[in-house]
Amino acid sequence: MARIIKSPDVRTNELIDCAQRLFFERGYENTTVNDVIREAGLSKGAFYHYFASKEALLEALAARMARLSLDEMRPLLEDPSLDAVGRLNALFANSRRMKVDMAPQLKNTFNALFKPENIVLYHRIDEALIAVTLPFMTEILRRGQEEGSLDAPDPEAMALMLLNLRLGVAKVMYRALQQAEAGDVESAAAMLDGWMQSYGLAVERILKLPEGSIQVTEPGFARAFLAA
Amino acid sequence: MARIIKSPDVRTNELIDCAQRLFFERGYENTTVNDVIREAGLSKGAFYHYFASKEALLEALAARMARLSLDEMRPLLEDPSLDAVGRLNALFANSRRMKVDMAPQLKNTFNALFKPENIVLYHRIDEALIAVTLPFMTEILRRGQEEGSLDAPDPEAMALMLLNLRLGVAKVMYRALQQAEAGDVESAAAMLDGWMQSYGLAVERILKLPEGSIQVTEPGFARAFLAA
DNA sequence: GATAATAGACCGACGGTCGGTCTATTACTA
DNA sequence: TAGTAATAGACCGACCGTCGGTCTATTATC
Repeated sequence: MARIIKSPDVRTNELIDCAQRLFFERGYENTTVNDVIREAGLSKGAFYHYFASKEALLEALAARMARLSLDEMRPLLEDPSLDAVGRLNALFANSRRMKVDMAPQLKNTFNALFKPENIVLYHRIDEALIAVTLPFMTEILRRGQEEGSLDAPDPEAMALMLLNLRLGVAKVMYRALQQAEAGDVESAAAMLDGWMQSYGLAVERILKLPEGSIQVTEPGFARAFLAA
Repeated sequence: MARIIKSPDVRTNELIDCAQRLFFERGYENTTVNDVIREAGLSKGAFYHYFASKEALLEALAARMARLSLDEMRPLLEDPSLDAVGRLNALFANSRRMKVDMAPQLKNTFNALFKPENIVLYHRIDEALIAVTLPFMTEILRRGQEEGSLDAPDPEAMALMLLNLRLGVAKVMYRALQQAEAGDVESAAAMLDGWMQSYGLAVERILKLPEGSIQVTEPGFARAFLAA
């Protein structure tokens, strides 16, 4: 094969790009290192020059996704005009906006991430995401507790619990997607809406907020997402 | 090798036994089919006569664990003298009792289950456990809602959220175990106790129960578990 | 005699290794 | 300063060991 030399930075990112596409398309287990290097156009040796193992590539992908997601939400968290509840709502609104804007890719992602054979992929990404998100969520709750706008005696524990709940939402979203793909968009949307309302309710209750102060969903969101 | 014949039932269970021991000791990925059959004393052909794949063996292990756990809690759920909150507390008490009684094995299990390389093992078992537990939990909440002893507008959603929270407890329990193993039993116990109290608080709040009505932990439990 | 159970040689795919090549940059020399 | 030697490290691809899984032959059971 022709010898092509690129800067390590470019190569690394190209490899992660390929990994992202292939892992999400076929699943982590069903993607071989040979697939990746064929796609990225470099040799086995070169690949192992950059990554110690196939797992290390996955790790790097998870880390990059976590970093991007952090960049996405950092502004919200630094905005001084918001109180804790406002920040939480901003987070939800942001994730909602992203879900509708990027529905096609995101649907793809969810579909890939929750395939039974893709647990490893999912778990690594989730882990990285939680590691990056937890400190921020904790800080929000801590300040909220300080302000008195919510009640979280142990902010870190509560934050981790909120993040663990999010997993449930993702699972249900996947189920709704499957159902919608099977043609039953309306009832899938109804289920998803109902579930997200319950999620919002749970968040409010955990933080002892008045009902209605947290907006995880908005009218028509589920349908818009599923129909996109 | 000598030809040994056993009833399919015995063989199947022996294989699952071996799988359980080996998967938990070395992890799922690090256990080969050859390891299992060497340990169980049969041939490759015999193994694949009983299980279609290595994954199928894992599935069977998860199913067996779920079945056992179900048997464990069924009596509680059929006891007519308990109301919904009583049932929840009985569940917690039961899991607490089991944790202390079987601390050595359970510690082993947790340690194995949460090793990073064991995600697949963990996930399969968790999935099977949730599948088996969710209907029961849902039924408890539904009845509680009916009795008016708790507030769960969408019992299934709430039940799933409670089960997802449990995951967080397991993770923290693992962290505490690691810390305790490193010698720092006291502070590990303190952390675990604090966390379980937060967990109980979250459960109470989600179900709109008065504070103190849910007992997930009891004084000295964390230390007893970690020191056992 | 048919079927279920067992043995174990064998296969192909896969992750990973290894010896070595090629090139761009740096250090040295005249 | 031009020319050259030395070094680093990006890159190649044949090769290896392992592992999940298959296949055929053989043995027990009904």
